[in-house]
Amino acid sequence: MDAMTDLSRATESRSAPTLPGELGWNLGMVLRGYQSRFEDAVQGMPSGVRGFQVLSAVVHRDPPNQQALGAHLVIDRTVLTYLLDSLVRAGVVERIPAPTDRRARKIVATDEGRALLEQYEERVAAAESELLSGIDESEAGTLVALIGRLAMDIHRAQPGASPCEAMDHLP
Amino acid sequence: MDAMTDLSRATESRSAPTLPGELGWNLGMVLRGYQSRFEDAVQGMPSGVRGFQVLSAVVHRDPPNQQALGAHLVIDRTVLTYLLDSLVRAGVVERIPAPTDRRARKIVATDEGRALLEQYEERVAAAESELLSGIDESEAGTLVALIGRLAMDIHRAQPGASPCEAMDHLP
DNA sequence: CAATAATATGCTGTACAACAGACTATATTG
DNA sequence: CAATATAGTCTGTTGTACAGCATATTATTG
Repeated sequence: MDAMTDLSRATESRSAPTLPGELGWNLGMVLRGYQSRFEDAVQGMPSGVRGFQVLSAVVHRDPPNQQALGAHLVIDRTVLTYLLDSLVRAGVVERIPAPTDRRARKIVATDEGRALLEQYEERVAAAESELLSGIDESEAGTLVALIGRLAMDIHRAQPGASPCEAMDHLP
Repeated sequence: MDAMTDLSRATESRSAPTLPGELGWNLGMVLRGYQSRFEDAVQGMPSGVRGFQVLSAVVHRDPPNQQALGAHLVIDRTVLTYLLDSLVRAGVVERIPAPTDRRARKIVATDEGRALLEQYEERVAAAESELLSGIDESEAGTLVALIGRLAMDIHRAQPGASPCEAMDHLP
């Protein structure tokens, strides 16, 4: 199993002294790389990256209302309103009254929306694997798995998931 | 070496089917978790997270001018201008004329700035390790190393995003 | 059942950050 | 010296997050 070799190499290269804040720099770099590839991949999708994410969540997670949808993607409700407006205009989703609660709207994908999603999912998957193409395949698998685990851990630890309550001004 | 066990477990848990775009969701979750902890950690630092990053880069990387500094942190020059204004007002850095090029300004930390940075670096380091506290220590090490590798790879592959070849000698 | 609170969504206004473009001062090059 | 490039600053525009209020519906309570 040469995975161990990869791990050893990875752990080794970590032996270089790490600055506080360097993890953030690396995360930012990775996220920027991801976003730029993602943006290219969803070129033409209504509302771009956000549109894809919303459509994907609607199709694959079937949230009961807008609030649940927004909470999952950490999108503010007022932002989700005009995001959905745009997707409805594009004909990929519909707002229908929620069956159990007439205050709420259930978001369902149209057939067009499903077809569009399938089409773009291939491109997004390609973009994701291209992002990881610079490191070994087994390392990439490990990385993706560990990021997933950490994300789950953070997700579990965040009760309200309201991430921007600390917008402080300078003195 | 039980590191191999960790890797196996990680790779295993990946066997669950992954949606296109899920990597992005996970990355977003991790980055949000990081940022919220980071923001708490730099509470009181002038200009918050950005201020810390700028001060850290000034002290540890000694960029020759504002352009190099901004390129490293991927901060727009116009944004860096008022960010530095704020840091200068706070007395943590100074703008001095660059010795080799009188068009440019060299940013140097004051003694106060260095002291402040040291103080906050402890808090940031604690925040970073707290972020990773939910997963095994060896896994965290692997994750940090792999993110670093991937970040380096993306950094190398990006021609326009950070044109700081003048100072490309990082670990 | 009436009254009140809570919830889901929509709408409006504000604040801040990103970005493009103009401008000044200096460098470099032919 | 003239022409062009670069470093930094300043200004104006745009996009987006968020708070606050409004409306419709549901839940709760007396």
